[in-house]
Amino acid sequence: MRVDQETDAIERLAYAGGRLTRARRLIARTAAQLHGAFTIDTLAERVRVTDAASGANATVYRAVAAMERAGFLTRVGERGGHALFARCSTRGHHHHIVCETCGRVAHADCPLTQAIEASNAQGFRITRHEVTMYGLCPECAARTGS
Amino acid sequence: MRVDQETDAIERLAYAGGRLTRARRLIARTAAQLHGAFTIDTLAERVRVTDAASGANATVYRAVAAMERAGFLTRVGERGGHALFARCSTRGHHHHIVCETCGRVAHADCPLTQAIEASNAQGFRITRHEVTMYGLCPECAARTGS
DNA sequence: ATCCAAGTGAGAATGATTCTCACGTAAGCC
DNA sequence: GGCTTACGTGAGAATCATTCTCACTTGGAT
Repeated sequence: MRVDQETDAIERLAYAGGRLTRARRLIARTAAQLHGAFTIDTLAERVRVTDAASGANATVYRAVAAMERAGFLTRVGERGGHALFARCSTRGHHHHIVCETCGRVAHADCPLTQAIEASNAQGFRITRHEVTMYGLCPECAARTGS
Repeated sequence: MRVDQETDAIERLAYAGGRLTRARRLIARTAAQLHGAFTIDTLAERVRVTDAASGANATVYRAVAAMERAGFLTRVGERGGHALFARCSTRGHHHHIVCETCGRVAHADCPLTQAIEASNAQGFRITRHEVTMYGLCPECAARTGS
């Protein structure tokens, strides 16, 4: 089977040196097609539509973990108890805005520089922080009415 | 059994009109004694130390949910897959800084006003956000060395 | 072409949280 | 002080996302 060069590049990128198996190729391709944030079970369902044999939950979970390690996917929040992932290879520290309706994802600069300084002033040493904003993307906001 | 007035007031406050049962009294009293953030199973263990019959997990989960509804406790983050709660009746929108070592909790003003405005400028309508900072409180930072 | 470590898949296990259901008991009412 | 009943309790089962196990398969280096 000949593989389209761009697709092949995406698949290789997704696993950063890991093995490219039939399942992993399909999972990466499917993840790249999904626009915005998705849950792992949504991804697994889509994979199974194309190839029922390659969508075992455990395999998709492992592939997503590998793609996260490779910096191809990022955990961008959660919805209804399911972790949300999105393709994000943007470098540098930043945060995500997730549309609650359609899952579209936008980037936001880190607003905490000052907050961390203020905390340091209180004697705290901040080592880690989490910021996620949820809302409506421009399209969904327009659809919902002003 | 006579009940200390302040303790009684705390217990009543914790459930905001809900029933005051033996188990609920003990759970509220125990939660009030824990300094900083705690997980529900830690709270349940402490409760069982005082009264083995009043510390059923389900009961503690329900009591915590009730105290959260009443605004007596707040979910302030998570640690190792367990939700972290802390006593917090501070009014007004704010966020929490949780010491990763001892669980001490401090408050932080919301640093997102500007970020939300920036997002609105992108056309997003932010409806909800989560901010948690983790780190070391002054004491734990000192103990760990500079 | 061969080899073997990495990957796969089916299903079991894990583990926090929630639910069920029979029983107990606060608290309003007399 | 008793009566009533809706709310709370407790033991254990259920739920459900995620991870693990283990025998089998396969990519890809040599």
